[in-house]
Amino acid sequence: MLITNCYMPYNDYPHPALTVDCVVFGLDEGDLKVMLIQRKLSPFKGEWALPGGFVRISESLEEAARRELQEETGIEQVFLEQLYTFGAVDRDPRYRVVTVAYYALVNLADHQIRAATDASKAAWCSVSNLPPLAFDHEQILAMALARLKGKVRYEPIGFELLPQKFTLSQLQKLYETILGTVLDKRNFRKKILKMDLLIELPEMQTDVSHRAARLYQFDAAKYQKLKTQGFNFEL
Amino acid sequence: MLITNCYMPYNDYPHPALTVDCVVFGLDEGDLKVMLIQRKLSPFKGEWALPGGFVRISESLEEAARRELQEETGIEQVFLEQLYTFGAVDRDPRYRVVTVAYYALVNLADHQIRAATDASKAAWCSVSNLPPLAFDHEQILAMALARLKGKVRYEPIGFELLPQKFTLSQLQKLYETILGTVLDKRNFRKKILKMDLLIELPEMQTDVSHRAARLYQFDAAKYQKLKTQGFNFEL
DNA sequence: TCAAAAGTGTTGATATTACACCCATGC
DNA sequence: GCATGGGTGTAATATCAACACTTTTGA
Repeated sequence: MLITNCYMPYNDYPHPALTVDCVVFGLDEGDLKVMLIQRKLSPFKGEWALPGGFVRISESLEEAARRELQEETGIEQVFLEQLYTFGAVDRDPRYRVVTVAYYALVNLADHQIRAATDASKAAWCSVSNLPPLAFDHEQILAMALARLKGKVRYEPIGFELLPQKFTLSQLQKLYETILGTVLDKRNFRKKILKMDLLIELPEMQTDVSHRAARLYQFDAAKYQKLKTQGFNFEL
Repeated sequence: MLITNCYMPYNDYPHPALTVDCVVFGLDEGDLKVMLIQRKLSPFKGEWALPGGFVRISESLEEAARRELQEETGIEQVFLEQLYTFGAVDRDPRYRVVTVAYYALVNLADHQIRAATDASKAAWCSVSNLPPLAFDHEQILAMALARLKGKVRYEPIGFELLPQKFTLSQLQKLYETILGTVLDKRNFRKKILKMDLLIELPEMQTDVSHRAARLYQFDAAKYQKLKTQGFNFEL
């Protein structure tokens, strides 16, 4: 491994480069997808990787993550949370690079992605059928999946993957997809409605070839208020 | 803020320096403590801070955290887990520094700390009575506390804070201290013993001026095995 | 009229809470 | 003998899991 020397006046040691990488999840019916880009540059040229890039000197880590996401995939204004920082010495074959990984949840319907300027191609890819990924991105993705599975049960983040108005069946399917289980319809509805965090809309599904379902929307304001009073979301 | 320029051959932008910081928790009877060092150098010279320092080019992040902990406080071989990476642009008054924070759990009885070579002073400090801290270390500590509170309930990490052999009352007090609640003795014992993760030792407490309590020890191997079968620790 | 998904309650099993007294030991 | 913490069970309540049929709609 090549060690690139970079001495800073305040530190006698050369120090690592710093990047951010994003694991962007989207839900397409019963299929959990992740956004990948095909690398235009060496190393791993032509291979699939997570969107990401170098952290600039005067932007925060989250700003860097949002900027890269915007530049490489056109995605903006999404739920974004820090996942973990990966710092194995040889994770980049060129030189020492530490990466701060984020994960994002987007509503697929609202986010048509574009193959953006400086990445050759961006695409949604089913997590159950992934190509080999560059660097340690498979490890990052695995951790993001584990985090999503764990967190979706005790924080109402799943709603970020749905359109603003959704049916209870869509919500149930979301949990079934992410958790990899089958849930009982009656018990699921009882539990989720008892929390009293869903606003029942005076609207029904349209354009379906069967009985139209009631639409609901998540009451984020109410959740914030209840949380301060010690309430815990739990599926 | 001074922006220190450091151009690397592979990146047109100057990039941040990288440090690690450690929040080390210890339990002293009913008092949760954290390890602080008094800074020998500017900035914040003389003020209290978390142990930490620069990441070297050929050590991983966790290696850096363990090395700094050893150098500054003499602590070795402890439970250590990554907490969060803090990257606000102005978190260091000198120049851009991103820090990867870790938290550690140690058994106070076994870890007599020393004021080590390159930090002027190291001390255990009660989390309920903290001095002002350097940099954004109060924020880091607050997040570590929140993580500890959250995690102790669904992972058996609390045992890291106790000696290998402990009484059920010690364990109960640990949870009461960390969670800030009072627990019912009979219900607590029922629940923890039902998990069948404690080995009842043929030994009792000694040197107490009342009835001696049974000693137990956590069965880590059994926990690992059960975990693979889908078991979840939950207090 | 058929297919497809929406919507709806009850019951038995399990888990959780609340609660008080006797026991062993050292001083 | 008294102060200190160790150790134990039961009953009421709340939560969870299992389970099947009727309704609505469009094709």
